[in-house]
Amino acid sequence: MNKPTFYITTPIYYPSDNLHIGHAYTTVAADTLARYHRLTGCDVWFLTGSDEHGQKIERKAKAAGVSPREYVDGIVANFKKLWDVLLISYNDFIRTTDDRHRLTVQVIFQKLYDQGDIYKASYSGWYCTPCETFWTERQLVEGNCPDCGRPVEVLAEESYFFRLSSYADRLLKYIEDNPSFIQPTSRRNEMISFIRMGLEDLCVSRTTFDWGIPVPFDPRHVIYVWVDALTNYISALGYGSSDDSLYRKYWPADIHLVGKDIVRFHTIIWPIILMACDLPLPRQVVGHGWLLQDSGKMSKSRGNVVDPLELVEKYGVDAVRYYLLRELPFGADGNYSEDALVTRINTDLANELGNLVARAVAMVEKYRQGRLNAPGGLEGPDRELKELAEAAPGLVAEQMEARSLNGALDAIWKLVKRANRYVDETTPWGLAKREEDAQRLDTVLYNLVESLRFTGVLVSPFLPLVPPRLWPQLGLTEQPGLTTWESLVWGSLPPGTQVKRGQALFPRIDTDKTGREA
RNA sequence: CGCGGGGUAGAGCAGCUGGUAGCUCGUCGGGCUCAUAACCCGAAGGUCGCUGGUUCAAGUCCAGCCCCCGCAACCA
Repeated sequence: MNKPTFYITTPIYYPSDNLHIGHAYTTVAADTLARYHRLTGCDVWFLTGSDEHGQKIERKAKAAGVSPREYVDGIVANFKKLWDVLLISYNDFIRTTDDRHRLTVQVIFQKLYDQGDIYKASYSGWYCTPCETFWTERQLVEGNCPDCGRPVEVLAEESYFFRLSSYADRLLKYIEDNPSFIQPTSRRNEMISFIRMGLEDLCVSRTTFDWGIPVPFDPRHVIYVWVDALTNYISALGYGSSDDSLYRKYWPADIHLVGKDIVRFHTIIWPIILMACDLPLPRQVVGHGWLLQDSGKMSKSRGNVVDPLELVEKYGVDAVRYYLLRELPFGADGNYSEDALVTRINTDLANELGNLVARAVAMVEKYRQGRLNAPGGLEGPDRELKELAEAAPGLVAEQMEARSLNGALDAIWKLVKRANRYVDETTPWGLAKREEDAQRLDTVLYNLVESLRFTGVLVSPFLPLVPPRLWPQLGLTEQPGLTTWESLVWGSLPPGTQVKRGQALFPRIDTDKTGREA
């Protein structure tokens, strides 16, 4: 039995500081896609990691009085802690300081050099001597160094260049021939226009600092961080090493999920590196939007950074995951506010889903001692509920295929809302009063719980803590066969199933108490 | 004239090929009582950025203008 493979990656994050809610979004989204594909039968490989080289790290470490390695070790530990807290189900964590990574990067750099795609030339740019940094013209602030404000001078140094220019036409054709390669379309258009303006060869080595991977044939130079970083997607699979079985199994990646700010690196530099190495290109690069606050990007300097760890502590993992996934529409920016988060949790999770479970289970206990009896014939509302439930997996699949996680949640919540309405339409409490309606009551309760079973399965990639808390209430803990994607066939729930009330799935957040103490 | 996206009820958003302007939250009113003061139903609330044009008919097409936001590489 060969399952189809599915390889998904997040960017490797830069450990100059701890992560914020935006990084959490990317990783939670990738995790949800990974979990969804596992659920639907794929052999998934999910990679995340850290991009640890570069001048900024070297400086931060110096300022902290520790070695770069010591500095990043501390922050990377925080990364992993955050991923644990958010229940990120990654298969591997690559660090660009890993030996396995350095090996692959050097193999590739050497190969590109040997075949003439990397050549030595002179790089000239605006250089700030005190800061030991080159700047582009755009980066300069009134002609001065953007860091220290002092004047810059034109300086030339010997560097290695990568022949991006000679692959521009091939890349453009590839992008044009493969409309789904870059998503969303707006990003794709940006990249097409960027390439059409002409690609210049890229300077891929640095001599102004040491914290990086040495150029194998000229160790005075370190390899440009983006060439270093992008290679993680295959170094983690063992490409170029003595054991490249993972590479052979999973490459090319199905999705590189990235923020919109780094789409360019992933859709121009990376594909060209791969083309030059004669390797297959990733199937898709998805550039998601940002969570904006006060219509601006979150950043340290604006003082509006939101710490995801604090949020999780305050509201719970599933609540934070839900909010992130629901609030960012595919391909566009979303707005972050803690008020909106609380509202979202209270209405969608507590009122609609959590309360639905509570009322359904409570009625089965109250009217049938917790036992579900076989349903009878279906009436109008029954059919509507059933049809909606049966359609839901397909709708979710469609949205996931389009990488629209919020769309998928929307589809699931249509079912949740329908089930709540179903209760009001069928009034089980009324049926319970009349002996002649006993069969009807059985039918209604059965359908209700069956719709919850569907909901629980569908929601599991998004909210990993729901299944372990929902299945015991629905009496499905010992029935793993009834909580799989394949089990989503209406009527699979066996009569005689015992439900049992448990704790509220999502307790309401008291807005008075939560208030504004922060 | 660099390329692209957007300006729609208090807030956040849908509105593809033109024909009574929708959704979520919030507000107001009603219903129900199984439930986490939850659920269900209904109502109020919009000159659809501005100005012209095409059309029997335009958020929806065309032109011009105003505002906001991305991209414009070698910091990551």
